[in-house]
Amino acid sequence: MLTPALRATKPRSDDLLAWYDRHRRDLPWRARPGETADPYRVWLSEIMLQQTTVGAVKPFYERFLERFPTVESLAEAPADAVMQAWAGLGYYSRARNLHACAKAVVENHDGRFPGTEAELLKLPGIGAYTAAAVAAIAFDRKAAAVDGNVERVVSRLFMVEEPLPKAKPIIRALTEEIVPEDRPGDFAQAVMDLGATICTPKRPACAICPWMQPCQARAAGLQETFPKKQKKETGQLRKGAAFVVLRADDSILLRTRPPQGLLGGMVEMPTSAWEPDYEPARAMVDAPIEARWKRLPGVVRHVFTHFPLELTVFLAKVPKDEPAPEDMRWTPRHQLHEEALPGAMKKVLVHALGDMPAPKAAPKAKKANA
DNA sequence: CAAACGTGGAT
DNA sequence: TATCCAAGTTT
Repeated sequence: MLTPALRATKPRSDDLLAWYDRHRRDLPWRARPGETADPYRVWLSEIMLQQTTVGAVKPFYERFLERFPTVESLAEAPADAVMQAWAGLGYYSRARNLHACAKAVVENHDGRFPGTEAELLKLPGIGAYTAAAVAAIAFDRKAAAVDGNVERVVSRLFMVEEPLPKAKPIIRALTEEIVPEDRPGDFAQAVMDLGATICTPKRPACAICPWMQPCQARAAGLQETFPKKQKKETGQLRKGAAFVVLRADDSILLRTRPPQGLLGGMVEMPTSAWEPDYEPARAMVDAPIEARWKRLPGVVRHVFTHFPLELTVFLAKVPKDEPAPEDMRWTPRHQLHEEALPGAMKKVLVHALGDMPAPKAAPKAKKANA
């Protein structure tokens, strides 16, 4: 007969759900016990939470919901209003897909989100994880919502040796085996809460984990070595010039980026191309208008997911009758906070003008966890 | 299937 | 300062 320490036991959902009932996080988009979840709010939160921390999402979620309280109001809104509400959150294709999804729900589903994974999966911006999460959380359907938390928890429970992302199908299959018939929605949220507060990437709190007993990695003392990952290399530095034009009537020259690609649909000051071998000394040929350009000392640094960026800022002042070049426009300085300016461009404005982002997002609800 | 796609907090 | 990481999706 095997000794208890060596016998791998299947993780019991009851143990996790009992822990969840006592320690569940109280989050703005989460229904209280007994309340019915609102699919619109669940969906909105899930999109915002993609690759984004709880602390970063909270203020955006509150403001967004205030501005677009229903899927109908979101569907009817102009695209630039949606992009503006998303500005600063990152991954802006999410905002474009969010808007398209709201329209699809209103036009093709009578304003009600479908409740099955298969139907949800057809909507823009909803992939395998989000389809399962919305089906489980908003409709209490049995679905395996596998996010980064679940990958970590499950890879430790079963000591999955295959590194991510190749391990995804393995982890998905293992997760499907432990999703219970009863309370699948709470189970999905419970595993994520466990990953966020107990089964953390570094120094997991195994001693107080409801699944310590069945955890194979813990039994081997190797919990921090899972999940295995193949590491990705950081991109090459790109450089460019950004042009801040201050007109005498106190307005700034802006343009909207094309809808696809990096910062798609977002607003920016005119810039040169961003290239590894860009020479700021020759930036004048890229300037949007003729003027007495002043090169500002220092650079603006910004890090995107796949490359770091270094922008040299040029500043010019022009008379108040200066026309905007093709595809550009003037925005009064005091209205800049209403523009869909990404973080990199806000840095440029601060560098050039000393300040700018008037209503700075909101306080940072510290603590991604607990 | 690998790469593109933002941002800020934690260590 | 450097690196990692956070409720992924699309192409």
